[in-house]
Amino acid sequence: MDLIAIYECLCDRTRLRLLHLLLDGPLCVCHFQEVLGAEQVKVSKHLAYLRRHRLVLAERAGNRRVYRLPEARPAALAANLDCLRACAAGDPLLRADRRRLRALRARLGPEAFACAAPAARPD
Amino acid sequence: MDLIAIYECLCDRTRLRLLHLLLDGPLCVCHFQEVLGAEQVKVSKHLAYLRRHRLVLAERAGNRRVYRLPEARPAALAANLDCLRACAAGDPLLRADRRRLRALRARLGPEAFACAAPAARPD
DNA sequence: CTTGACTATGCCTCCGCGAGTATATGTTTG
DNA sequence: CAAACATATACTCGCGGAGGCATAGTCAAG
Repeated sequence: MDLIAIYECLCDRTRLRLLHLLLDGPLCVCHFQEVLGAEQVKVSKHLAYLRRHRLVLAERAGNRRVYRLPEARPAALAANLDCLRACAAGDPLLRADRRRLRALRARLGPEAFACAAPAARPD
Repeated sequence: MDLIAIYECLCDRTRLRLLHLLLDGPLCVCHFQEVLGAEQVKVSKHLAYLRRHRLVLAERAGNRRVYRLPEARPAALAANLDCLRACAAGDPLLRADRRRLRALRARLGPEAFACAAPAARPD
């Protein structure tokens, strides 16, 4: 994987936030919307950008589309995601995103995120 | 330091090559020109960009201007530079740059790069 | 001061991206 | 089928960056 493609994805704040949240596990668009406080179109377009650059994978789950980081990651991507995880600790916005995501998980319960597993989705 | 500023600097191939070479020590514009095989104006403008974003420092040394990475680096910058160093091993272009830099150092001798130290510069 | 070497900057054009609006596609439910 | 929901895409606008060319600043040597 080309390093430039990775950095192009990381150099926009919205995409940086999306990728950071994905470090915690797969998510669908509506979850991103709520955590970021952003419009649906903005989230969707940036996710499409990340998909074009092969930094995320998408998969349908009922009505929704679930985005995840690829399981098999090229070395450069793995290294930069690790680096991002470390840097996120010092970034107030990313920390706040993480807190909101945890709150969302707690509020919805773990089964709401079972979209990660293609099996059952009670919602 | 803002993560976005770092990634904005890294997401252009020329700047990535410049920063990668700087990991090996301070350099002046003419050295970058020779290693990259790029025009002076291109090198200078990208170095100015990096300077504006505080990723490099510049200092006059006689006729030349010597660029270097800051000694005191914010955590995010240090982490990403380490990550870049690791990723460079898997990037053919960056590896080639590094080879050319080593060849240049060998050809010019270590004193040609003493511009790093503000003391004497025989040239 | 003049010349020459090294470097920086201003102007121009082109292109890609980010944002916003509206609309389309796809899915579930009834 | 229709209706509601979730997501994606097309279109436009505006901005900033990248490259190229010409020029200007800066220093050392004579």
